[in-house]
Amino acid sequence: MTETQKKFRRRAEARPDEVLNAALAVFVEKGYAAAKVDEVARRAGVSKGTVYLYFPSKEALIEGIVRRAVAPIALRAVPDLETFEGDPRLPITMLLTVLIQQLARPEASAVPRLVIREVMSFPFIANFYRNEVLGKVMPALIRLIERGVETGQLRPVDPELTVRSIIGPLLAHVALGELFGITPAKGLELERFLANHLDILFHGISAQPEEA
Amino acid sequence: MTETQKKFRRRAEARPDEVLNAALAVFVEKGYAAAKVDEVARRAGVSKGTVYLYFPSKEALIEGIVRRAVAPIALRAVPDLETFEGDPRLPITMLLTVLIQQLARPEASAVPRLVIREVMSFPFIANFYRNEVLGKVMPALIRLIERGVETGQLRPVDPELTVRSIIGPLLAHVALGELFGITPAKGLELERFLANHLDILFHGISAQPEEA
Amino acid sequence: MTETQKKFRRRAEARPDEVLNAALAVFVEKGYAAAKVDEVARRAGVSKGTVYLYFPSKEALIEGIVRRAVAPIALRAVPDLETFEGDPRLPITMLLTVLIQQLARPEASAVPRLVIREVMSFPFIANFYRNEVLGKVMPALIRLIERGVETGQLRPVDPELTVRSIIGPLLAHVALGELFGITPAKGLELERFLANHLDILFHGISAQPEEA
Amino acid sequence: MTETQKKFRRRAEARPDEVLNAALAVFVEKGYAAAKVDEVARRAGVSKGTVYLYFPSKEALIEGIVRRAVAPIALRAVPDLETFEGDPRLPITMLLTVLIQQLARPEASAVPRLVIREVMSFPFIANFYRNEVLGKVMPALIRLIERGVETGQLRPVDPELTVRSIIGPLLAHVALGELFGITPAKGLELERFLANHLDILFHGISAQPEEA
DNA sequence: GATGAATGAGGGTTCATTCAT
DNA sequence: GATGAATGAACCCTCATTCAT
Repeated sequence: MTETQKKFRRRAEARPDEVLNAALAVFVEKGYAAAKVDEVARRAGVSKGTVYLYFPSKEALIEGIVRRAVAPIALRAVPDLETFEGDPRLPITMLLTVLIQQLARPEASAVPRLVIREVMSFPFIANFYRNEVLGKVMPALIRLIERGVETGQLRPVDPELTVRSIIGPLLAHVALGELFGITPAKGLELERFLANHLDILFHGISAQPEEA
Repeated sequence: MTETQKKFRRRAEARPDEVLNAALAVFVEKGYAAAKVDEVARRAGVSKGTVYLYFPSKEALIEGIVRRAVAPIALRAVPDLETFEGDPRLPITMLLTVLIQQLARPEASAVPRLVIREVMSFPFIANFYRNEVLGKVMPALIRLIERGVETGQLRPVDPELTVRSIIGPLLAHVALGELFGITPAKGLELERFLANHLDILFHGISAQPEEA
Repeated sequence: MTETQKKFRRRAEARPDEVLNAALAVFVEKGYAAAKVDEVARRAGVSKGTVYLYFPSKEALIEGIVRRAVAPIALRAVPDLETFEGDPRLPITMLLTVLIQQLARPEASAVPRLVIREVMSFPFIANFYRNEVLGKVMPALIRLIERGVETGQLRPVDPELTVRSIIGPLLAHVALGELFGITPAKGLELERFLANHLDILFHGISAQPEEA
Repeated sequence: MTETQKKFRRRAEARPDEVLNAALAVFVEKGYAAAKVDEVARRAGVSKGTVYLYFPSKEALIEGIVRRAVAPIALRAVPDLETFEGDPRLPITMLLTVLIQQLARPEASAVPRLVIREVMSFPFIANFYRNEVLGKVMPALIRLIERGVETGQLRPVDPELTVRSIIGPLLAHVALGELFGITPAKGLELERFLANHLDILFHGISAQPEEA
């Protein structure tokens, strides 16, 4: 097999992935319904027929996108969250740090944005995300908080509900910026936001120091 | 003018509103692009032609919906937020209580949901919401926090960023429930969620008693 | 009956005529198919319903226009043409003079233009114009030429075909100006055109002086 | 390349032309506004979608028709008219002979008929025809007459206006026949008409023979 | 495998016509 | 008589999907 052949083979194998990348870009930009298969093909550098060679329908594209992203960065943190033994504030800090870094990268945040945008139209997405992503990250987080409460490091908060207090401000920050173009004035927003959020969060959930 | 005439006149005057109600329902259910004007008309109990009698295009429907909702419940709270003098935690509690009650009512939460869903496709919506809603509520909240920090009732948090800690958990709670069907197990969710959120938030932002 | 009442009555009686005037204007401007009944009503200063009060359909409007114009200026010339005894060049000059004056007035030329424009779409128009207008003017002209040939004032031309040489240049002049905006450079076009046309025409059809 | 492939390729390349042919037929028959794209497609033997594959809109069809006919038979005569040196009556005879032969063929006269019919609704047509057809044929004719006057072969007529006397009778003949179904009784109309027209025209514009 | 010409169902929009007032 | 809100059939155009090459 010559080099050329190998390159071609490699390309051929990468085709579905390239199509999904193009579809993701178009769907995020225009919304699924307004996106055209023609444009997906054009951006993927293939013909319209080729898209249908790999995916049976336009809907299969969005399903493929969501499935392929099954293991987002966040998921890799699950084992860490599950097995962590010490102060729960440390993994929470790490999780939020990773999340916010990812959300700052358009390629990485594209799938979550697509999911939020189209989840109402595709029950499959809600099920899949609930089962594969949220259903795994959230229980890990909940158990982390439970352990924190049990060990007395955290005040007796409701672990299930407290998850919302951990990720919610991040969600609000991203939504304000991405959807409405509302960003804080001073710059360095991400770091400053994260510091302020964690400051409030940890003051809010940490048990009082004994001497207080 | 007879009773009959009055009734008909009344109906005629209410038409645009009825059409917008129907459009809102369909848009929230299917998304703007997938919604059919035919179905909007059917739900409004009129013919397709009547929709175009009052609105020049399908896009004008979504614009009409957003404009009509200019004065959402939240906005009415702005004056209260602006003029409030005492402990800032009281108006924050009231605001979140009102918000969460509204979001629990599908009719009241439909517009915000539509806005979030379609804001990327209609720059007009982002501008309008930024100018008319967020641009008014957020500054009021920010000043409230600023005053709390100045009077020493709150710790020296960043007011602009802290807004995200106040509304974010609410956003996360609604998103998890509405988009992914993820609700806490025990029931009474809204009250319990709000209590947990305020508990953490106020522990997080209040100045320590002994320092105060 | 008061003056006011009389005036109103007069107006009411004039309604159909005003509607036809409006319809004529709109039809000439946009073409029948692209004209909207709404605009006809607006220009007539009545409601759309009123148009249908006097005319059963949009097509009835064009029929009404053509019928009302049955007695165009040209027709009034027919008796003169029929009974004229002397040199045929005189009535031809008069006919063309009247025609060209009328065609220069937009109100007067509107019906002929509408007829030419829509005659292919409405067989009724072709029949009606052939029977009521052309069928009367042309035979009169033909007989005039016949008499001229018989009396030796005109060369032995074919009367039926010579009609085309009389009115054709006028048609071409109007078409070039109205349809394509092509007008001769020097101004005074109508008079100069008519003079040139008659000069050529009469040199073309008159018997040679010495022969006569 | 096999025969089959060639045939298909040929067909594919001919598609736009076939669509324009069908559109021309339908437009001439019904008028642009009343013509349906569906019927154009049906007559072209393709689906509605295919029409839009080659032409972006219904209006583009009429533009395509007019552009394609840029080089009508008449235009090919322009060089001859321009360079002709001898008796101007010869090229005029030839031009009118060619024109009348073309106008007698429905396929050849379809575009001029469409142009006359729709020129008021599509300013583009007026501009295009003025620039590309009339703007070239008429000056050539005018110069021909000018030269005839200068050489003394023609009487001192106005060249610009005399053009109307040359083509006008032809226009009238066609209009009477095509639009109103009015044809001379005896048959052989075209030849007889042309003979009569030229007889009158040349008597009308020729300088008197010396002996007369 | 890859292409892109062709399809045709479906949706947004228009507008002649009707009819309750 | 007069109105104009309401209707709905019909039209232009789009685009997901197919299939001959």
